[in-house]
Amino acid sequence: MPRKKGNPSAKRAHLLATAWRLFYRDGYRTVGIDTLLAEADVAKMTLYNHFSSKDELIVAVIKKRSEEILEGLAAAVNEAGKSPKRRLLSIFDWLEELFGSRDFSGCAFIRAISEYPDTDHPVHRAAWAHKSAVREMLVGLSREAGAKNPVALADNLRLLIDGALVAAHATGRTTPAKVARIAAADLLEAAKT
Amino acid sequence: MPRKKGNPSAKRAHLLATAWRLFYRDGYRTVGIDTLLAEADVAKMTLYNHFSSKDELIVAVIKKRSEEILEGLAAAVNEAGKSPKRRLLSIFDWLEELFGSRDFSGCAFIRAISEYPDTDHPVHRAAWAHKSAVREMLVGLSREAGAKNPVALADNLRLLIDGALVAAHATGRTTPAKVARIAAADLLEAAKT
DNA sequence: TGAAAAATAGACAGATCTGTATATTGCCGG
DNA sequence: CCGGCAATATACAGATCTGTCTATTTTTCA
Repeated sequence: MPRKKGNPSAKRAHLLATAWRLFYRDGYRTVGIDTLLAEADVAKMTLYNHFSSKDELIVAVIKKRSEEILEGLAAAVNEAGKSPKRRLLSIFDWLEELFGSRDFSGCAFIRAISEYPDTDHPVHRAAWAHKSAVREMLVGLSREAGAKNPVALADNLRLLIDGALVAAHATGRTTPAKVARIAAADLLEAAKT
Repeated sequence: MPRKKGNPSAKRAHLLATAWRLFYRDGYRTVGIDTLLAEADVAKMTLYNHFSSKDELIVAVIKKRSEEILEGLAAAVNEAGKSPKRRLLSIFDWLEELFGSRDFSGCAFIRAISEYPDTDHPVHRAAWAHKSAVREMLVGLSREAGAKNPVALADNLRLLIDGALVAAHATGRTTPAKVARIAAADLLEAAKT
C-alpha cells in the first residue's frame, strides 16, 4: 500500500508489470481493463484506486518503460569501453539484441504515438518524451565522438534508430540493426569532417 | 454497382474515401463501423455487401493509399529532372511537402503496423507490403545514382524515411524531412566510393 | 488488540462494438 | 413494363468497453 509516500504498493507494481506485458503484446487500445484485471488477478477498484483512468495507467506504463530503456542503453554504452566511436555504435548492438529477444514486438513508443495520433493526447506526449530523452543521450554521445554538429548527428541517428525499429517489427528480423549500425558509422565519419 | 467487373461501384469508392479519412485521422481501431457509416451516409448492409469485414475494408484502404503514394512518389521523381542524385533526393522534398500538409498525421502504414502488431495479421502484412514496394523504388534510384550496393543504400534510405515519418508525426514539424535529406546525401556519397 | 487503510467481489450503468437478419424501396436494362 | 439487383432502414444479437458504487474482507501499523 502506498502508505508513506515513496513506498510504492506491490499491487501497483504488479499492475504496471502486467499492463506492460499485455499492452506491448496486443496493443494499448486492444487490451481492455477487464482482461488486464483477470490476467493480473486484481480487483477493479484496486486499479482505479491507483490510477484514475486507463489513459493514466498507460502513461505510467510508458514512463516506467522509458526509464528501463534509458538505463539499459546507458549500461550498454558504459560496457562498450572508452572509445567514443564504439560507445556510440554500441547503441546499435543493443538494438540488435532487443530485436532478437523472443517477445520483441516493435517500439512501444512508436506504437503509442501511432495508436494515439493526436499530438495533444497524454499518451502521445509521454511516448514522444521518451524519444526526446533518447535524443539527449545521442547528443552527448555525438559530442564525445567529435561531431562538428552533435545535435545534427543525434537527429540523424534517431532517424536510423526509429527506422530500424519499424523495419525490425514489420519483418521480425534483426538485420535492420546491422544496416543502421553501418549507416551510423558512415554518418559519424561525415559529421567529423 | 459493381455490375461488370472493373466497374467499381460509386458507393464502394465513397466508402473507401470516407474510411481513409476517418481511419487516418483517428486510428483504425478507434473508428467504428457505425461512425464510418454515419459519416459516409451509407447503410450498413451496403458496406458488408462490398467488404466482408472491417479488416478487409482496412486492407482495401491501405492498398488504395499505397497506390496513391507510389504514384505521387514516382511523379515527384520524374519532375526532378535527369540528375540521378536530384531524383533520389526528391523523395525527401516530397516528404517535406507531405509533412507540411494540413491533415498530416504520420505514416498510415507505420500506424497500421503498430495497431496490428501481430506480423501475421492481414492489415500488418498489407502495410508492410507498401514499405517493400517503396524499397523496390529506392533500389532503382540507388542503382541509377551509382551506388556500389544499391540494395544496401535503399535499406539505409528507408530507415531515414521511416524515422522521419515518425519524428514528423510526433512533433508536427517538417524539419525531419530536411534532416533526412542531408543524411541521405551523405549516405549516397559514402555509397559511391 | 483495535482502528485505519487496502483490497476484494460483484453488480451495474450506459455506451459501443462487429456482424446478421429482414423487409422495403428505388433504379436500370432488356 | 417488369425482373433483378443495389441500396435502404431498422432491429437485433451478443459481446465488450470504461468507470462507479456498495458492502465485505483482509492486511497493516500503532
